[in-house]
Amino acid sequence: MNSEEIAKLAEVSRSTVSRVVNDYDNVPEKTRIKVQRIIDKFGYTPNASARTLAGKANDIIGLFIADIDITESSDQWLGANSPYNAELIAKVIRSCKKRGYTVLVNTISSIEEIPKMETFFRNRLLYGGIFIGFPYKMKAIADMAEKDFNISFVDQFTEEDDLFHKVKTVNNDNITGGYMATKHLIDLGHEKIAHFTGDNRLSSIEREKGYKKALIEAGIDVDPSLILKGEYREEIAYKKAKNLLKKKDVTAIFSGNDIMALGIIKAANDLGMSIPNDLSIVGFDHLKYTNWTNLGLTTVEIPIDDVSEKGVDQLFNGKTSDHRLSKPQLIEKKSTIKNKK
Amino acid sequence: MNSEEIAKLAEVSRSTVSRVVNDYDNVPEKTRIKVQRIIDKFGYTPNASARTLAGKANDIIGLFIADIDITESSDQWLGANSPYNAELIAKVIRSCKKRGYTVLVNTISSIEEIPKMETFFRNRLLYGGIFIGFPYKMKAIADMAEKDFNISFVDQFTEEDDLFHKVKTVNNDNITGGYMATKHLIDLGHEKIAHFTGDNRLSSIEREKGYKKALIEAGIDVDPSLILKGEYREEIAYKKAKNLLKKKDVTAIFSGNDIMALGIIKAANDLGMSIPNDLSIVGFDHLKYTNWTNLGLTTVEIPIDDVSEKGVDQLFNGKTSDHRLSKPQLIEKKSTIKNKK
DNA sequence: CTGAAAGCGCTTACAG
DNA sequence: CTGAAAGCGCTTACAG
Repeated sequence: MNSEEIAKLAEVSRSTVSRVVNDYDNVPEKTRIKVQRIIDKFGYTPNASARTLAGKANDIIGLFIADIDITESSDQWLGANSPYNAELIAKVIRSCKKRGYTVLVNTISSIEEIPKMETFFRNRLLYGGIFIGFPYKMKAIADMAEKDFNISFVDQFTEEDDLFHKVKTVNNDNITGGYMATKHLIDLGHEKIAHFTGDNRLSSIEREKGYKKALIEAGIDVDPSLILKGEYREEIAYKKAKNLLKKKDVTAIFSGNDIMALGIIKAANDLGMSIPNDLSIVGFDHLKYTNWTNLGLTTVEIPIDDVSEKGVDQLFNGKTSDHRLSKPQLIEKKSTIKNKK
Repeated sequence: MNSEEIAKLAEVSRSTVSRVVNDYDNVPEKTRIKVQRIIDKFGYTPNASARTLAGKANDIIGLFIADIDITESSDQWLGANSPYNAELIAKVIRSCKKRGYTVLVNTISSIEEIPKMETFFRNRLLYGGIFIGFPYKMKAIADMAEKDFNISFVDQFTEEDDLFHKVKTVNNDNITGGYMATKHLIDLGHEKIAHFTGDNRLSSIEREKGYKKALIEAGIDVDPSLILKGEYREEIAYKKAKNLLKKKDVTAIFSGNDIMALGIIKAANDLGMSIPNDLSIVGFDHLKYTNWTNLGLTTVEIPIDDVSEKGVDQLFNGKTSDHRLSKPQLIEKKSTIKNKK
């Protein structure tokens, strides 16, 4: 069943069928109804490839997720396989589905793959795309951003970047998030607060900024030896935490994400320390799966639904530059306690 | 850059360019190299929509995942959001990527959506599709299966079904899985073994069959009051387990999936029982995320990588009927113990 | 308001 | 082995 057959049955031209399908307004109500009735009766759906070739975009949103080789994240939690990304994919799918769109998921595992993604946009295979998880200030991403494709960049550009005002962005307020986590510990009387950073992504850089901001505001000196690169990975955090806890007298740790927090907790337990009595710890992300641990990790929540919804939503916004901010929230559970020392 | 420009530069016709792109063998080596060189030089990629319209399929695999309204699964763990499906999506993406294909993820939340998926195949938007998580013997799925599309059905058809020999299937050996879980408990001396079933999916039906088989083989009567519908959901299992453990004197439980096992454990803990001393429990799935609980749940592993790889792989197999079986494996941890009663 | 026709960029019989 | 041409099924100026 194609537009020609519909046209014949409705006794109009294919042009008119096309106008009805695309909801153009230069079709009188009477004609529209007549044609629509035939379309419904035969369950006609226009051929997507033909539409695309003729100039329309598909009802498909591309989701582009950075994978291991780029971010140096853990082998275990890479790409679509990380719990954060798994939740994100699900949410993006839901947001798209609401609008009648489906999601094409692409994991990017080497820098060379990025420019290849251009054809998706150039050939209108995608209505738009969402990029997430790429290192900050990466050239290949900047090149992409300059191309005027319909793309939403998540946690990729800040106001300080030249390209910011040329692109669509969704940012978590990670500075505030890092600040909240650290402030919470300071309020509990902690002063020797270590911080495990993530990798080369903006989120990591900003969480660290928030950490420093809170310390400085409270008049506590920032001690570089208490800032450790955890790469957002559980095992790395585990090893470094073990080392740290043996040597330094920290009473609290702000971990850049929940996964590292699990590693840190394991290290503390191995050293005979109990959480929160011997060590207070705050995570970041509020992964749903951490609820399964019975420890009750205090953490800063990132509203993944909100990020996804904003990212999808802004693709439907006509403006070439559009900026949205998601607000983090401190989720107090049981892994932090008043400093007793 | 389109095929015409490439043709001009290579001093051949568009036909020849097309033949080179599609790797046809009626092109002399010399011509092939000449054309390929131009293609590489300008990074030419054929327009996907044009190819599709002209008769080729896209390099896209569709993943069709049953969502809540159909399976009556939990609101919390629905569709792409369930940990099992999240892992699956990631694995399918990886298997496809290896072959140069990307994945279009579709969550199906009502039966009416299923026949609509036909256009994806009819218009060759997809090279093939994988269906997973749908209820057993569902009419809409059977209709789909009869259409000769390139589809892999996971845990959807058994040899007893008429359509089995017309379709491509990947099945977990869930009967054996259920048998292994139950046999393990029997070997530990348990006799009063309850079973929490899933929902209306084949996996649930088969795991229950395996449970019964092990009991019968050991000469233990199957007690219907010890078989409870948990719907694969944590909360339902939690409630029913609480009820069950108050009334019945069971010493062990085989839970149809890991998520229900978490609910059952919570119920047992609420009643002051400790695992495994007061109650042995075996789950099913071996979800990676359950490693985060410190309880060490003994479970039956489903090799999600293997299922995904087989499903993707069989789409590239020319035969219209192709069948693969994935083998489950008992993962012994710390949630089971010898029966002391 | 509406239709005939060109065009999107490929693939593939067909003819040579 | 190779090219000219038809055709895939739409959309969209264009003309009326």
